[in-house]
Amino acid sequence: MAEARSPRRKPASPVTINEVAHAAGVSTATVSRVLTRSGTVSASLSARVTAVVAELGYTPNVAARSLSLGHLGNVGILMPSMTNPYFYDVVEQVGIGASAAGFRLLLADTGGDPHREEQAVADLRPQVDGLILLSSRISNAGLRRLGDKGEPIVLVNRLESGVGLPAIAVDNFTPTLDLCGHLLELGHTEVAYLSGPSLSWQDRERWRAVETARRLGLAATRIEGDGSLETAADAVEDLLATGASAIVCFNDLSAVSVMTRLGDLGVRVPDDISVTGFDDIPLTRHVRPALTTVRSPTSVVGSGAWKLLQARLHSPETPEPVIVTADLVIRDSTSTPGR
Amino acid sequence: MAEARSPRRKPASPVTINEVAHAAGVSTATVSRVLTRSGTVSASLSARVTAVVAELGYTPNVAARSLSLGHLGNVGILMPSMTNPYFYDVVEQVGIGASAAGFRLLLADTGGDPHREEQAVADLRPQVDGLILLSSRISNAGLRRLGDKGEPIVLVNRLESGVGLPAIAVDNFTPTLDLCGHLLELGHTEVAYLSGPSLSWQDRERWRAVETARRLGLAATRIEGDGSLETAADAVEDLLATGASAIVCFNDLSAVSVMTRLGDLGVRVPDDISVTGFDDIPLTRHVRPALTTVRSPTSVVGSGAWKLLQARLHSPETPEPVIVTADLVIRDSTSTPGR
DNA sequence: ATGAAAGCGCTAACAG
DNA sequence: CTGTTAGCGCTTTCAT
Repeated sequence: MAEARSPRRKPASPVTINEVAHAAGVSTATVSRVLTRSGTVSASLSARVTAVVAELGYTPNVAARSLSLGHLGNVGILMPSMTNPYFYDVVEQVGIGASAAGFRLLLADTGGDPHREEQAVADLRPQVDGLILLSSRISNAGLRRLGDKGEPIVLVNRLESGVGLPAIAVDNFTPTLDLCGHLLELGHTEVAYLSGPSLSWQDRERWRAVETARRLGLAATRIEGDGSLETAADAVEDLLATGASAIVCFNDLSAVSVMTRLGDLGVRVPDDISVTGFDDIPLTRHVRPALTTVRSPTSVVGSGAWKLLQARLHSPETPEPVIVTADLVIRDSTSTPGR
Repeated sequence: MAEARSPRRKPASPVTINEVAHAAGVSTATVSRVLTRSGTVSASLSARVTAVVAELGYTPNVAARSLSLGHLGNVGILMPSMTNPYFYDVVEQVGIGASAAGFRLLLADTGGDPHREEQAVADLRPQVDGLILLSSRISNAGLRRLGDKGEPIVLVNRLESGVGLPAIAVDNFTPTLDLCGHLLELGHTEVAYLSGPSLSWQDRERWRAVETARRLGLAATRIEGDGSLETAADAVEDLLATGASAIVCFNDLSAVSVMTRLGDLGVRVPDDISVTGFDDIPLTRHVRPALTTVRSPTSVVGSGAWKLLQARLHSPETPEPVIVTADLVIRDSTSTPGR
């Protein structure tokens, strides 16, 4: 038996399980048992321990606990933008499920940049037991690599076959097609699509739907955007130049900005031109005209994502992707073409 | 020497420092040294270790590392609302400072509820080395309790003397007074103040400024709000009923909503009534009329908060509160009273 | 029902 | 410059 050396580090106040055990006159095993309510402890001892814990203000050291347990008890969520209310709604739902299961949430913002996102995955991976990627922009190959390594990662709003990662996504195609149908019924024959970020799967799906609507008689021109207020405002001239009688915007934020700029230019919505959004953020109801858009079921997506991750944490299986439906919300920014 | 028992847990793939050491034919100490670039290691060994690490895809176990180091390497940030762009800007700045110092960020949303916030502090405390509270709604007593325990917590946008916690805040009083001065110059003599959340220190400060402006000749009526789009819209009738010629809103979001509702009611801004906001979020430039508001120096606040926390992590001293100035931004939502 | 003690994986004295 | 080894604080087997 080696002699105990002098301590390496300064005492650093926090109470340890040892001190609790000592003060309560029991072993650390007993303390641990009452704290984790595992094993069996007599009522009397249990009470004594509980009292001492409270008195000393003992809090288990998470690092020690994690090391012993072999898992961290936290999950990470990566998203393109933290300020987007849309993402936040799903985060909130995931949080509810996670905390009920005793997990904490680590959030990170990738700015929608694939490189930063891959970096973030690498950085965060060691800190968490599992990861949820919202609207991931990572390349297909990168995703497959993650899937092959069997990483406990679930994809939200990104469907990619053969990637080996559990996924849940809202069907963007159908409601966008519905939106086009709505425009067609109104009498529109030409629309301009203001795109979202180029790497976004949702943008691809929405554009695919708009293009598909061609067969129904709706001609479409695509103008590049990125879903932000700024870019949307700057794109208005180009949008107008297409001669379209309706503008289908990637999301609500773009649509709001487009409407404002249109107003500056003296173009009336929906009399002169119709405008649509996507997401149904609260703001859509507080602008005039109120925005015709698509309501995404964020809470369903969030809780579904958590279920998938939880399942993944327990088994290496990759279930079939879950598809969630979204509905068209018709408000006042669309009407018959009046130009 | 006790005999090794059979392993308690299933192998759980991750590579350990032991395997790396073994594969590289060195001791774990050497591996640790090259990985943490501490101590000195010959170039040849260093290269070998680095190669093996890459080959095996070794990632240090954070729990073990934290346990040994005695700190977690992460800081938590609590805020009333995660979707508020204003908060996010400061979070981003803190993140920059933190990650440069090797710390990760844990974020949590308290919904602006003091109870939830205290709960979150307790929950998060064991997971982090330090905590930053944005616009904390915790009671004075609760704050003092935290300060007395010497918790490494810094307050942002909440000044409370004698609480024993480092703090940084933007001066809300002066720019709000400037705003009132601007309104006075324009010829207004009566304003209605649409308040923010009742527990908000910033709301208290802004209202205090508006009240102070009485001495300058500006009568003020306070209408309760909470800073949200919804509540703001609902408060418009009351706001109008005050007979004021200008509405000073707690924040930009409220102001935008107020303007929209005013429009619905046929009241023109700024011709019939002036409206002001606070924060200068991007949206203020994408509504019409563009909003007169106050620009808060979020990045200064964020980096300052990180500096304070870092200092606190190294010494128990509580420095003087840091006050940051914010500037008035005059745009198109204010003009001479025209009623 | 309870205690003793062996790790969990890593870092940093300490000895060479 | 490098290896040995003692913990960090907690959980859990194993023995009682």
